Amino acid sequence: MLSEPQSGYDLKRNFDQALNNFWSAELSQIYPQLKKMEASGLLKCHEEESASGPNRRVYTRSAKGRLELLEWLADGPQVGEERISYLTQVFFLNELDDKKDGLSFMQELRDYMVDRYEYLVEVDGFLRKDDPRYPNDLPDDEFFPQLTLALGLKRIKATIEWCDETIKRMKTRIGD
Amino acid sequence: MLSEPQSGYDLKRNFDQALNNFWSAELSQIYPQLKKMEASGLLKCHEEESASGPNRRVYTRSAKGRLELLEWLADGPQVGEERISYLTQVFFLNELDDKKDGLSFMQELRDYMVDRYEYLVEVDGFLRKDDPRYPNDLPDDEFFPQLTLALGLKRIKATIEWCDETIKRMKTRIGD
DNA sequence: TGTTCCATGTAATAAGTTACATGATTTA
DNA sequence: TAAATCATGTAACTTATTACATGGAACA
Repeated sequence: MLSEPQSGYDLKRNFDQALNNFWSAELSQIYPQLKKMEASGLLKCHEEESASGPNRRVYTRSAKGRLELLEWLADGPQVGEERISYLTQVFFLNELDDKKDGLSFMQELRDYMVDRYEYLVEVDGFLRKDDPRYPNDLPDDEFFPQLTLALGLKRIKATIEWCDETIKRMKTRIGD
Repeated sequence: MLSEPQSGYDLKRNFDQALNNFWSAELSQIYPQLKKMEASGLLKCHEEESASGPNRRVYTRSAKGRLELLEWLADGPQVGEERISYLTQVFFLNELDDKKDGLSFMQELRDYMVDRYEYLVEVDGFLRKDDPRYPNDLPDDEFFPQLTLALGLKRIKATIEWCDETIKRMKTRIGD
């Protein structure tokens, strides 16, 4: 994320926007981590004055930092490490005494997924009309992020379908 | 997971099998955590002789433990906390100098997903022919885990589609 | 004039990984 | 007889969260 210079605060926004679907980080993790990575020579840092607030500490990766990134990619896809909290919850939904609580849980999940889906469709539409090269002729540094958006859309769509089926199945069970 | 008595070793197997798609844990995390939870009254423990190896320390949740689980579920779905390592890798694939390396990465990912999909189809088929109640008339403690399997199948299918599309798109870009 | 945004952090704690250590039993 | 499985753990370290602390600028 630091191929271009950014502050810790900038990075946080990046996590919340572009990476939100598959990774997150708090400022209280980011700031110490940046210092650590600077100390070990993976990042370079310089200070800039800010229009509002304290000086910005702006970081960029070093050649060594880039090499480490490359090694990480060369190891191949890191699979089997997914963590999806809400699915662990679904797994244990049978513990609820009132079956209607399980149903509300699923409905809440569905509502969130629909919101998220609509948001991603909007982002996609915005990017599309903003750039005639979208999506296949984008420059590399936009093409690969676009791939993760494309998967996000597909997965959330599948998840909504599953929510709908699940809610139907649960209703039938309650109705028995 | 400890509504029925289990040892740390049993739990590990549980993580690797039933929860593998969305959570994991190492034995070196499980053992200390069990002791901690016993100390804080969430679990009860008794020892059993084992046919092979040292005594088994078998844990069961307490009433207090169950209540804590219930509170966790009552908070509603924990969304926005997904962690999917291989997607962060895709996001940065543009860093690779040789575009063919990006392509191999995606092909490796696809191969894994296809294997995983075939495995889940097999599990599903096995459960189906083993129990005439499968999937809609299963008892609660099997119904909800089955839901996570159903989503796993849908998601992986969507992911394989995406891999195929992505590989095609990448090939076109290289061919330019 | 109060809330949000910009911008930095620290401290305490919890969660998770990697490496190390032991030893019996079962399977190939 | 070597490797895998059963079964327990500890130590050192890294990663991540929650709570706390500060203060100016922009906005409503």
